[in-house]
Amino acid sequence: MEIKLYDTMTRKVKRIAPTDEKRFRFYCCGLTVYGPAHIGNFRTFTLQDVLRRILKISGLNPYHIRNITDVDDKTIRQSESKGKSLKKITEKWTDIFHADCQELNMLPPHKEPKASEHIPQQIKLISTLLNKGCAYQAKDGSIYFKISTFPDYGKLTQLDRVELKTQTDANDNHQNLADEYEKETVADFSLWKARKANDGNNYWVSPWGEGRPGWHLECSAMSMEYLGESFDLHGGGIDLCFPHHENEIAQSEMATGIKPFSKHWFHSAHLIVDGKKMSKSLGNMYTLEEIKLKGYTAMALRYLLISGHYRQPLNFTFNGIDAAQSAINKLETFIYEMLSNIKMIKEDFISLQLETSTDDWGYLDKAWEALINDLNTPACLGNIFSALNKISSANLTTNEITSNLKALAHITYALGLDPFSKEQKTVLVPNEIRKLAEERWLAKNSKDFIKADKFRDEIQAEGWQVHDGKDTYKLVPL
RNA sequence: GGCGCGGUAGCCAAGUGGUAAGGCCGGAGUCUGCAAAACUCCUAUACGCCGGUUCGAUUCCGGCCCGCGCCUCCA
Repeated sequence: MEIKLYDTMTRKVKRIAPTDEKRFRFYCCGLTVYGPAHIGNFRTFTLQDVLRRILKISGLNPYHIRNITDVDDKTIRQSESKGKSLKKITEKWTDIFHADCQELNMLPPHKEPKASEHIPQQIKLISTLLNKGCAYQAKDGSIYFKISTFPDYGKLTQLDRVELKTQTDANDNHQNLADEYEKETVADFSLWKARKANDGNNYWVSPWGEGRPGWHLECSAMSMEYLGESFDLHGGGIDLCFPHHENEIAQSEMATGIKPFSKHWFHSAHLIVDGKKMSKSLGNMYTLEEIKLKGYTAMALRYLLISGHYRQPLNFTFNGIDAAQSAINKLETFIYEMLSNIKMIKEDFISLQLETSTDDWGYLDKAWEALINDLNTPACLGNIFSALNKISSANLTTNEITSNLKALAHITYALGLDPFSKEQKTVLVPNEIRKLAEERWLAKNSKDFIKADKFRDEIQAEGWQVHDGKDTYKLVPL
């Protein structure tokens, strides 16, 4: 069983496998905690989560590190403007992030290092780079990486002309920019930022004076700390290719002398909203909370996020999440029915999901093949529904149903789709709606249908629908 | 300008050198106080345009049109 995945560096679909045969070590650039994560962040993290789940099912023993960036301009600015400590601010957003991740059924990384807790490692890395002559201190005390010392600079994004560009630009308007930051050339990036007045008390002491590490450095320092100087895969959003990952490669490979820093680069394309890039000014940066307030489940969002191929931009629309909600509902209902047909319960399914390896995919074979072939989640979903159609039309024995159910358990585990999300209270029903629904239910049970229908109309006017069951009812958004 | 991506039915989205998965929507039926939900069935002559290669291209090559991303700290 081979897992194949596109590698940004070589621009080819390559087989991925652990170097040391023991575990597959991978690092993902995580969130900067200065606000709630948006659904675009979650697209990237969800795809990484699916990759991890596939690795696990394949027996490749994934070891997943994802950092938290809790020291940077934005977090410090917020801390200063709110008059709260950096720690307090970043912990608040980190907690919210964790809660969101859990609702989206994402496995927590094995380690989730914070930049602020790895300052010594970063300082050490800077020392190494200074000793090797590929970094320098500017007049203001900041330390910069000198990209001209790294001939491979730009190899990930194939920006061979970066250095050339900076040299030519030095003669025109960018010269000023370089001067402003006291860099030798514009493309040099900071490893250490000297303390400034508006940093408040957010600084650390280093051999080069007070200050704080630059953004790119933390990922190099922390990935090396937990995964070693060279590891199996590095992931992140497509926007991180340049300059973040180029810079990571430069500083890491120069510091250790070991190539490659990462054997494989995994980048996911962006989520766009209504055909436009998400941005605060357009007001189209949705959070999970906002999606839930509109009546969708976290699972519907997860489904939507994996319903397009990771190397393709995905356009988020409410039309799309409607479709996702319907599809995930259908899948959940199917599994529920299948379970009751063979007198199994939810817990049985969950224990099937936890048996992580299988060689019998039944009708789900194509769904699995799609996943291990460059993480083709949309093809996987299509093949799941094809399989469901086959299962329901074929005359299967109990044994056959059981084995297909087992395969379904594995494939839903791989995608991280929790088939019992309906039972969770992931849909936030406003209290006034719940109250109306209660009253309607009472009226209906006392056969006062006129009154009951009136309540139903009111509920519908508020954007909710009542689904009557035998003994109870459900509220779903229109 | 540099690097890169895409244009498949009303919407979303796979895929293949030999006439195209799946989901949503839509329609009909079953069920039910009525609805909805659920279930069953049905439905679409969809591959941006123009050339080329080929017995045959949506799939390969070239050109064009349109849309989009990155190019210094944004997943």
